Amino acid sequence: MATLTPPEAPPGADVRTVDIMLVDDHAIVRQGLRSILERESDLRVIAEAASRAEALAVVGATRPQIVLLDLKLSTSSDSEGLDLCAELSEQYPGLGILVLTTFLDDALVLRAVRAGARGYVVKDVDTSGLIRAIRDVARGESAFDARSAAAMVRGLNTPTAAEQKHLTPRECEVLSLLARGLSNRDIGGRLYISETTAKFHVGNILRKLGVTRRAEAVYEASKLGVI
Amino acid sequence: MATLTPPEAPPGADVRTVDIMLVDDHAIVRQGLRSILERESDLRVIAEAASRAEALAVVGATRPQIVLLDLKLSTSSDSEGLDLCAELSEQYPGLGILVLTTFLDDALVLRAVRAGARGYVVKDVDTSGLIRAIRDVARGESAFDARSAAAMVRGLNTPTAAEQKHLTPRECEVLSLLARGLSNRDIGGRLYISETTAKFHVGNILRKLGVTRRAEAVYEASKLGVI
DNA sequence: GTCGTGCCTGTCCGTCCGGACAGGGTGTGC
DNA sequence: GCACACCCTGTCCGGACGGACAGGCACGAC
Repeated sequence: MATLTPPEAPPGADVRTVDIMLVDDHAIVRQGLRSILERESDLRVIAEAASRAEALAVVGATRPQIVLLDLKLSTSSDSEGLDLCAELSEQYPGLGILVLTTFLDDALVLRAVRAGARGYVVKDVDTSGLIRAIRDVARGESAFDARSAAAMVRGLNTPTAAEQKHLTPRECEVLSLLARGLSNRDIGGRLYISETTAKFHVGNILRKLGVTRRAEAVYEASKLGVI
Repeated sequence: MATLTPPEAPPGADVRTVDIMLVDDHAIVRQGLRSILERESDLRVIAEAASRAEALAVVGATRPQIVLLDLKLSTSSDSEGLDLCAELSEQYPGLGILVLTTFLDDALVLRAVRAGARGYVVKDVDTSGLIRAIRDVARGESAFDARSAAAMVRGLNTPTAAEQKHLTPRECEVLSLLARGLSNRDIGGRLYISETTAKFHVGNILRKLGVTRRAEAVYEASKLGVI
């Protein structure tokens, strides 16, 4: 077992010490991570943040090398974590962002990488895996656990629901309105096209989705996540 | 700060020592919790489990006083955590189940309590709050952080979507079929009633939901969680 | 240019749907 | 008994819908 590091590393610490910031809205999770990471002599948790705004402020003040970011989701705002990821990587290009999250979603891994994340680790990882990932990212490399890497590959190769059904962009627009219960007339009005055209698109959508009634299409759309 | 306890408490330890089992599918979260809890001299993490099956087996072998249970959800199986909670509280009536989870859902707190949980703490709690909750549950009391308690009260007073809309049981049945895109004829066939009657119910549903088209009703139903 | 694709518009027709009638039956509670 | 809620059934009608015609326009690929 590694020896415990003191809460404050002495001045003149090893230049290879990695300064880490934790971003997670759950205090207990931050505590747990801090407790784990501080057992490693070369890792130092120098800051924490619980929200997007706090993270942006604190990262500027403390300048960590690594941000350990929980993408959480499933709470109120869908893409807060992704937004933060994008903002951080834009404002601090050298910053190593390592996503540590609960969710392993094929598309999410991709979106995180596109938002500037240099690593993606599911919380299901063990301590050594996490620490290895942190050191990798600190060295400028990327770090993905096996399942995240696989998910990324799948995400790249898995077409979206719309693509799977070969829906055209216009049809996607119509579907999203259709899925909200709008009538053909309403859809036409909303898209500045005639009711006939709306009907034309709806017909194509029904055919492509393999259903015959619009209510059924709404149900399919809700399953496909179009709503 | 409390002193660190050795990994194995010596025989003849304080009888008031609380033996804890951690149930969370994320190894890193378990590690973090263990690390936090073992700073307290009266708390001892004697077991961990990552799944429902493992938890049931391990709790029988190790007989902890407290199970710290992550209800997680949002993963594959919806009610695995709740099921486990119910099974544990039925098989081991004296066991103190403290739910420690990411989600604060009004209905979920209630369901957890009905499933036998003696406490509910959101992971957003700080260390002292969690430890206090564990000690409370170990003493046979219940433990809810302020927001969970409030959520429980709300959950008790918030009627379900169907109740809010004053839908009759039969209308709920019809709505669930309607929401799957079935036609009046299909609904009638499925419920062994005439198409006319299905239409009658659908009409009442539309009126009660305040919509005029069934596709709109499907959309509302998907928002209300009827699907 | 030709072809294919996406997008827009129209007509016709049969069906389904939604709304409004008008009943009958059951069970519960007062 | 009576009122009430819930459930079932039917008819009528106008409008919405779904399917199948038949066209037009713009754009990029070959």
